[in-house]
Amino acid sequence: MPELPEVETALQGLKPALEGQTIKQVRVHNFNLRRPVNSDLNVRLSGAKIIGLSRRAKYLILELSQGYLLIHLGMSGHLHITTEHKQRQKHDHIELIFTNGSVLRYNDPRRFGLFLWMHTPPEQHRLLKDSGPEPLSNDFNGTYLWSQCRRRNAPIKQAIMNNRVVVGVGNIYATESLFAAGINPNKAAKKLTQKACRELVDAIKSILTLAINQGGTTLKDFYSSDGKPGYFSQSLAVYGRHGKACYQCNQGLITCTIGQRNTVYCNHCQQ
DNA sequence: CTCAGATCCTGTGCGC
DNA sequence: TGCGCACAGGATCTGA
Repeated sequence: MPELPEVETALQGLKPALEGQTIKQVRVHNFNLRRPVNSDLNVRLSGAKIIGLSRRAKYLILELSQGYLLIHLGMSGHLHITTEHKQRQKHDHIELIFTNGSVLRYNDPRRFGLFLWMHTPPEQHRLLKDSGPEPLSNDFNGTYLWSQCRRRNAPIKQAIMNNRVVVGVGNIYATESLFAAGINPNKAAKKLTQKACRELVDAIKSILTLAINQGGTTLKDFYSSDGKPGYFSQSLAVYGRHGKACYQCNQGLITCTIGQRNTVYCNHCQQ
């Protein structure tokens, strides 16, 4: 379940392997992702050169000599560099075959991901144009979050998981950040003080940064081998620990559902 | 504009 | 041991 740190790690790992490559052929084995893969992907991409890789929210953007590829890993997506003679695995839905014999394979068991070709920059695409600021940018700060929270009656957890407010904060990191900031995830967003917003922003930034750094070490070789992502699980204070003792006060951690997502928190430490 | 709820999909892990 | 089922999750879409 790639969260932003995993996507960032994927980006760093893939960049040197992909930039400058020329696509010889594209094979699509299953077009049914979150949205249908372009039916003419092979025609569009054959002969195209990969100019650059970047990330916006949890999307990877490949700038090509002919248009752009917008890739989202959804819940269960992986990008994997291998060679042509290596046998295709179950759920390897898309293969980009390069002129030097290497292959990029997109594997996604649950097919919540996205693999879209477009001829204009994806940042302007409707999937991205209304996205909020990057969580690690200066645009995401306490003043901004407070302004976004003021009119919202929904729980604060839903606000920070809303991609129009801020991108890249998924369930795990929202849960962890709220614990770190000592804020009850059920609290109405509009009830947060400016100070609380500032502390929440700080918590989100430091937890994401830590996870990216750890991901960088744990996942270093992942995209060129068969390792398993071990995102940061040793560092989780509340996520997946419901019923267990809070590390701060020893009380049992509570679980509830917010916005159809499982949430864990400490009723004593998070007000 | 805000927000609740449905939806897509398959691997995992539980109870029986 | 095996079957059935609930669950997990990101993001979009619909309808109120």
